[in-house]
Amino acid sequence: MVSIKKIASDIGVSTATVSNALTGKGRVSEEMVARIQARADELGYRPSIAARALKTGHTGILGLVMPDLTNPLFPRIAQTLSIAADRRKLGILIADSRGSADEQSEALHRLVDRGVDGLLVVPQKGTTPDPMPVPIAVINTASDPTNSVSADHWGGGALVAQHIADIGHRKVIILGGDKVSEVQRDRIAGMTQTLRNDMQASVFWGNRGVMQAVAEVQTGATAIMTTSDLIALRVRSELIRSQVSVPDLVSLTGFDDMTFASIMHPALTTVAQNVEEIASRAIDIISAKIQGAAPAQEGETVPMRLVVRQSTSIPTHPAKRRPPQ
Amino acid sequence: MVSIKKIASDIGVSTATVSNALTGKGRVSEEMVARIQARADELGYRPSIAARALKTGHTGILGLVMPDLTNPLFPRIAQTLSIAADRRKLGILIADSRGSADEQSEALHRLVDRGVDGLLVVPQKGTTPDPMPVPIAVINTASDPTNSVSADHWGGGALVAQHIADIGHRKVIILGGDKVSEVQRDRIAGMTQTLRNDMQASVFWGNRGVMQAVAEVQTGATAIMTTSDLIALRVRSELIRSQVSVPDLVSLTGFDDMTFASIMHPALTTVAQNVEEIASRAIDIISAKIQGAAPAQEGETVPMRLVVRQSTSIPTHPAKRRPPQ
DNA sequence: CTCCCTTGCTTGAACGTTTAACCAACTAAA
DNA sequence: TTTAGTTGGTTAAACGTTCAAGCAAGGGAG
Repeated sequence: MVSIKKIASDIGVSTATVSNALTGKGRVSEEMVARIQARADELGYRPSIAARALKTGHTGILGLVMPDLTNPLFPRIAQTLSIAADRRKLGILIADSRGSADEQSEALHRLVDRGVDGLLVVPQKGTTPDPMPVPIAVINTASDPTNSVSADHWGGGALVAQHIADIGHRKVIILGGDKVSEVQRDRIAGMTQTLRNDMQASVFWGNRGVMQAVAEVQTGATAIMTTSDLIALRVRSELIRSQVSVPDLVSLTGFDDMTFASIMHPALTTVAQNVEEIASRAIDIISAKIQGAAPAQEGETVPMRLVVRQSTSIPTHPAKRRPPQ
Repeated sequence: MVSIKKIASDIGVSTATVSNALTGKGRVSEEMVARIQARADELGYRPSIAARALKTGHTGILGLVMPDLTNPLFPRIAQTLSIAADRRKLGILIADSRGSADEQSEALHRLVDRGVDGLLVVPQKGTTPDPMPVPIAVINTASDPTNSVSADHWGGGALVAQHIADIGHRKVIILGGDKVSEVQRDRIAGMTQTLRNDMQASVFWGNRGVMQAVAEVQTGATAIMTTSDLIALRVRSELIRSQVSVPDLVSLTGFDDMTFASIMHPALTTVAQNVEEIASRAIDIISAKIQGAAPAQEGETVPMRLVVRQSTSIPTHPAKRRPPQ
């Protein structure tokens, strides 16, 4: 292992000078910097992170805790986060909260023990991570007061609802997965508050809700808006089973634009998160906090984007059609 | 920050004794160990990973590199790996190789620079990670000579093929995603080598292959075996478009048992990896290598499991049925 | 009583950085 | 010519551990 000492003795200067030259901190002549750089490159010098961490107290590592790593959105978040972190020369240590609030808290502490400089957390539904000895950035949803950055889930809900209203649906069904999730509640709030006054909406939840929604189609509902592509796919399967065609008889929407959304048939109209932007802001925020600065735009939200595909259309089927009032 | 020094001076012993007591290494009396432990707990002492790393040269951190973090399998691997690592008091630092072999190599080096003790890598299709200064465990497939542990992809292919043969199909289509992938080649090899002599099989690849496969159904093929659930879903969509019903007219199989496989309609017959077992073995292997031991069962493979659902059935449709010869 | 072994602890150096404090030499201003 | 400021370095301590080596005290064997 080649250390700063080796370079120093090679060139005949002190280790302090080498350190200064390499980090660009103290006062070192241009020429000396060049010589030191050259020798460092030659020797393939890599600074010891451990030594630096010991001295400075910073490891350059961020901890990432997600509610459940099997969440289909996780890969994209992890990837973009990892790329964004990389640009800032930060590493990402992962931990899984295994679905429980207790485990979430333990995971956070494990990361802190490992010396992370800051924490990124997508909280377990319905929980708020307890205070930590290092800065923390929360990725959740606007209605969470601890939220640092997130997609505008409310706005996303509004987008689909507007789309559904615009193309002429008047009786709709809204289908959520879990009432405990603030994200899903916000999405649904966005939907309901955007529907026109002359529209009629029923909200259902969970697995039972899927059945209720499909049944409701018989009573004249022409659109089903769900809070997740996964739920939409489940509904789609039920509809096939009941011989209800999409979008002819009923329009269907999802949320999050997962991989299969564009592949399934009909391709699913959904709402996409700008994951890159969220990740990049999360990193900005946590970096600022680590440096003791007040993070710009903390708590702000990133717009979602409506992706219209084939699963939604004008309600045309004669039997089901309800003339605009 | 409470250090070993604080405990030492509190109790009135040397730091060495505290260190020995806490790590259980040197010679310390039972009683003293107890007193030190007690005081440490009281103060909420956490050893400085950085200091330890600096001194010992080990960080207790593993690097994980995946070809593309958006790979739908990633979450499960990451999760189980993270849990398994945790049990061994190891951390996991992630890096994304962004789809290219160069980036993969860079990612590996970044991790090494961060001082990881070992590397876990799921290699980019068709690449072999170049030699690294730390131990490395490769998760790929049996036919890769550098493979440390993986699912038995060949066996998985054999399982589906056997299933398809058993229920009476005689003319089948095999559909792969990318010829470059050893994993997919092994899966397909498992399929083709397991088919009976009196069976007829055509192999197609990629997006074009999907169309070819669907067209081939017209010529009498009664089953389509794919190397991925994602491909299967794509095929399913094409089949709906062509009004070919599954499984009545044609049986369909996937690979990997992704989330949507059980949700889509009809629920997909597929082959599942024992991700937990693979992760746990990977950690065993890399730990052994780090400790300089010869890892037991390196290179061995973990059996896959056939999950039969509704997308496969006896070839019954009159028009398409071909009597067993 | 001496010799040696074991037990239980201490000493001190080392890991590779960073950083505050210091200093010599030179330059520019007064 | 003194004084003050700047430039380009050096010295030495410190971060929190670990670990080899050392040492005092006690015990058992001879």
